[in-house]
Amino acid sequence: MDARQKILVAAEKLFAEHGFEGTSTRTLSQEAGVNLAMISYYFGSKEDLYKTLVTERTAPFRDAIESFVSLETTAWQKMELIIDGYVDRMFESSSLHKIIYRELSMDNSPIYEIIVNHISKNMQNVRRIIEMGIESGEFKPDVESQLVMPTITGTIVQVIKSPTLSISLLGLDPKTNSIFDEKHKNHLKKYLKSLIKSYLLN
Amino acid sequence: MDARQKILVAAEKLFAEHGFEGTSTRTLSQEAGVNLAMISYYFGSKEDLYKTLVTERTAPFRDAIESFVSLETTAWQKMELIIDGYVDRMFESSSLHKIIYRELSMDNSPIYEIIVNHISKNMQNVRRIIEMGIESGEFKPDVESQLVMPTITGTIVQVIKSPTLSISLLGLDPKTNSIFDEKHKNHLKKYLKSLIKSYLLN
DNA sequence: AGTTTTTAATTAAACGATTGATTAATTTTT
DNA sequence: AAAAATTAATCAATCGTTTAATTAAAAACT
Repeated sequence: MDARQKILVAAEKLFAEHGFEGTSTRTLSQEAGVNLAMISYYFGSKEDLYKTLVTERTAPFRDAIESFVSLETTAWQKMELIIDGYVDRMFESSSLHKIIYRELSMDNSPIYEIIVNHISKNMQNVRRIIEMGIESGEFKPDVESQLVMPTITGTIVQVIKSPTLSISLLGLDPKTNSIFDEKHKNHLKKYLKSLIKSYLLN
Repeated sequence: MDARQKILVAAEKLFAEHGFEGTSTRTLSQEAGVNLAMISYYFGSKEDLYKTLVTERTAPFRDAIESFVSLETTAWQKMELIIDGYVDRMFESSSLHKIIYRELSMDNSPIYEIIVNHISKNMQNVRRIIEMGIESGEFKPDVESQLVMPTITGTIVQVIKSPTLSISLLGLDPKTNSIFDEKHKNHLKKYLKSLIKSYLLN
């Protein structure tokens, strides 16, 4: 792994754990195992590193839902794909999503615009899928298409943002259990599908 | 309003907007309209101010749910009280709750323990209420009592953390609308009750 | 009631430490 | 030989905190 990549990996970890302002360039370069000056050399500044990190790492996730819209399936099957997809990728890259959903509450964050663009696109696609389900009579006519997505992402965020709290909430031993176990991931998927299904379906 | 109070008010606002590390003591004292040294004078340090702020401001909310448990109502009526209560107080003090649910993702935050204690108590009470509903046959036998609370708070957090995004998501004009309008608050309450009701009730 | 004394509140200035960033020299790679 | 990557040292700026001096308020005393 080259220095540039090492910095990005360390940045994702530390920004997730201590926030952007809470991570110094010195701590960051030490964690990455590179010289302090490499941050400026590769990214220009700490802020530009932040922007690059979020832009690069969110890119693979974008438009993932876009492809669902035109699938030849029922609206509910699309919703299942969305829930599975969101749980999978938010569990997989929990550090990145900690960052994203934390910075979302700070209007003047350097990455605020990047995040809002990233999220609102997916939000609108989900909304469209739900409205298609309403029109076809598959979903109840009076469901709130705009609020379903915040419920899905909000629930997942609550679980991944504090693994310690989540595990203790589930009544499990923090030493032998991790919220990132396949078991608990499927548990959450099942719950979300059941929750949203009972709300949407007739 | 005395200097101590002015500092707490300014701290709540700025910590919510820019985070703890993102707020300097100088910016803070300026916003509060007091001398820089007053922070140390009244609170000892910036970190102690943070702890005091969160401890003092979360105190009124604590044990609010505790009283619901023993009410002589149906389990669902208790859930309605919980949803209404949570939406009301999180809308009322959105700055504080921005802070709380942001810091929850940072294990080594100075206020992490305070927050976890604050949250987990309420979580357990909600879980107990749901389990009472299951036992009495009012709720479905296979509902996930532990995950309902993360869904409720998670959804509310998603809405209040970024008013701009929420408003645009609802297809409204950011200039004439605020997510904190009574109208949208009731909208969210209605949605959450409908969502949780269809999931819990037989 | 008026004066003095004591305590509390507030101020400007300064402290050392750490911050993000840059420099110029050196090593490595091409 | 040229370009790219890496290094240690240094920059000014900002950080949280403390100091010592000053003002305001409260308490004590005659």
